[in-house]
Amino acid sequence: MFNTLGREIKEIVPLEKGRIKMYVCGPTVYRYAHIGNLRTYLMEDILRRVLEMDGYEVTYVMNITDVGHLSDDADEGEDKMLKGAREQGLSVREIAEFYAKIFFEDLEALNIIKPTITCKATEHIQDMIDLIKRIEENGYTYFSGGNLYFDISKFPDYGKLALLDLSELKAGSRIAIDENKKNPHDFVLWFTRSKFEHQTMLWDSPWGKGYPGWHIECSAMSMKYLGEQFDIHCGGIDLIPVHHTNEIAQSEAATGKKWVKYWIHGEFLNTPKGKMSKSEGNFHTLKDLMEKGYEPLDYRYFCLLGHYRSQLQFSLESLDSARNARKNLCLRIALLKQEEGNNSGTGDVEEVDYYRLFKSHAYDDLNMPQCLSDLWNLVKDTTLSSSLKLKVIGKMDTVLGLNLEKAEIDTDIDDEIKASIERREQARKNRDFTLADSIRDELKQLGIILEDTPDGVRWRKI
RNA sequence: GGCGCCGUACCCAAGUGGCUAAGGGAGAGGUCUGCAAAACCUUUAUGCACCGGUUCGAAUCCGGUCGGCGCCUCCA
Repeated sequence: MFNTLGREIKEIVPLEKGRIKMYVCGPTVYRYAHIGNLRTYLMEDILRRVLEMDGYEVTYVMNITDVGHLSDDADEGEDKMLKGAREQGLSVREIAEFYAKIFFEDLEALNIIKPTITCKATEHIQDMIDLIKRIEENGYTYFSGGNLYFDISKFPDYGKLALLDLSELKAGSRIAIDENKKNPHDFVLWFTRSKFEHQTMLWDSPWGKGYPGWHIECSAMSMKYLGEQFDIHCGGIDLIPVHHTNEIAQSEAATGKKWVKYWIHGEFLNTPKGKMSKSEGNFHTLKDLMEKGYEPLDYRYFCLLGHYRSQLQFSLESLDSARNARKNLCLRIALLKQEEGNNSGTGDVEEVDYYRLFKSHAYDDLNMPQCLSDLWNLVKDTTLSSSLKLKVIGKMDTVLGLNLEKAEIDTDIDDEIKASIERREQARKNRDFTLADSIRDELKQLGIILEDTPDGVRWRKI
């Protein structure tokens, strides 16, 4: 896997034999997640599935950020959660619950395996306070202007993950400088002085009534569930320079130990105009796509078409091509299932070359485009038996997560349509092809495709 | 201004020093069929933005040019 820390592809060697502990940065639940956000969760799901294919037991922790954070620049603007609540006439908690529910529905629809542990920020405030205390005891903090800051000058490796050259960065070039900070990159661990009114979520702490800084939740919760050192931490590529950089600083400041071994980041989903984002207003939600007639797994297939470290161009045209591809694939698999009985054969799944290639491609930094290619080559192969192919497909799908084994031809039709098919058969026997063809066209309008085979007529729904 | 990524067929997209440049979508021709559909076969990049260079050999390495994108700011 490609490790952002060090920027090179390295074999994953877990801290504990046979077990992988991974943490993924989850959503801030104040609005609908768009499909660009979901791309990252899909990548993380694939990673988990690949690790499991390789025999690891994976502990997978995802956080839910339900504490409000700032809506725009570092120290200005409204609290996101608060803003969402006000606009929709709901309480902050209601907003969080509402969007968290939708988020998990999206994940399920995309066939993303549930995290082993899901944790909410609001339920771990004490853990955060305890962690901040340790950072404070180790001398990495200072209190200024009502807030407790992390002092990056005390942490020599600051910015290592993001390859930040602090002297080159133009601090404050685009955002107002916080006069209370010693260094522009210092960040708040605990706020007591809210920058906006109506802050409703406040907790008592040794530094006064207030609320935690954004980054501390991931450090606190990941360590609580995975320990002070764990294997993998994932997220979107945008989290590298600030969020993950700060997480590393505060975590290692607290423990004095190296925190995370592998950092794995997913690239953006782009539109022809640039990255898909809320602020550009060029995003789709999964719901939008479903309303347009796509299935969630069409989007999953679409994401598998590109490598997770490359920007992927999204367009409805491309999504169409993914949908068609998935449809064709499922049709072929359904046909394999039908003929499985009279084309069975023995053979060891592990000996099938396509499967070997598939695994080597999956283990090579999650090369899903290659894996799909391997799958297609398997499906089209004419030398293997249907039953063996299906076995291999089943294995491959534990990684791809496309529900391929469930692929079926929908032949469920009502009596009226059955009668029409009979009439057409009769017409064909009478060589009245004009009538037969018109019935076929009618049925096509109704979404029933007829195919004449040597064994008789076969039908399926579109 | 600084940092980084990318430019492969009609579209999406792998491949990053050496066999015929994956795979999918779309299109075309053919076999089959009463006609279709499905399936199968063939087909669509002697070439990987452009120009130089290194090399026995480059899409792949180096330099330059042009073009696109991301980050440096909440963001997946």
